[in-house]
Amino acid sequence: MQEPTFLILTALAAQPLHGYGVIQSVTDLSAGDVKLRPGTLYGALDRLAEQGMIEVDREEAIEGRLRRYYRLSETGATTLQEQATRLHRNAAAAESQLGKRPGFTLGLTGA
Amino acid sequence: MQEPTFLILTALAAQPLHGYGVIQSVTDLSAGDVKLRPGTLYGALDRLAEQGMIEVDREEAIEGRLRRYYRLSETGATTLQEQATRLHRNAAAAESQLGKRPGFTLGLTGA
DNA sequence: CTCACATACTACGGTTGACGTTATATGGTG
DNA sequence: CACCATATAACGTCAACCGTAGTATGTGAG
Repeated sequence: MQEPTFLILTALAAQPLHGYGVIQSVTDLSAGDVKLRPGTLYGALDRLAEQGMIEVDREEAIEGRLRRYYRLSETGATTLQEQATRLHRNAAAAESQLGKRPGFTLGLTGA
Repeated sequence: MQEPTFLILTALAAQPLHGYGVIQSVTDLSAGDVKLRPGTLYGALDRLAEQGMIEVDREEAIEGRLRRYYRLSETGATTLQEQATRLHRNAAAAESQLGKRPGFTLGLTGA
């Protein structure tokens, strides 16, 4: 699972959101590092719904514009938790390996 | 950056390795979850070398077989550390959001 | 001797997922 | 009227990963 997909699931974990709300939430959660484009978002939403990770919560018509709210399914929540654990493990492995790096001086010159 | 690429950089962080050694190291580091195929590995190695993340350390001819050792560059080490931090942040965000999940009963039935 | 297996790299084709852009539709602002 | 923010849909493109097969050598089993 890639970062945009992971963050979309993360955004939907706390409460149902419509597409545009997901874009804003993901920007927040990633401290501005990830800004979803429509092509990425709606493609991912369709895919995740097909996979049963998310479900349509409800649809609202606000001033002629359709708002489709999605919510995280139980399957999606379980998968997200697993992925989060995996991310933690990978990050820890990288930091551990970097610590073994020869010449890893942390800015010191060998003093 | 995707998981296989991240783990290849992680494998090379502690010491130079040749391709096959990377496959074994990644299997170890990921507790068997990620088994790199040649197509994934050598494609990634070429790409990472082009990007300056890794460098050819040395080449050895062992019993007619070529062994090409790669090492992580300074750029690669910095990038890997950044990615590790990002992974930790994303994992923490997901877990935090999951904690806010309505009906997040942790197996309880509401008693 | 032959076959299978581990080591080690190369080459090719296919699929997925993210990306960028454009189009549609409406209300508010200048 | 033009422009911007909201909100979704529908393209085409590209990067990255995946699987398989091929080349080559040494070792151990049958």
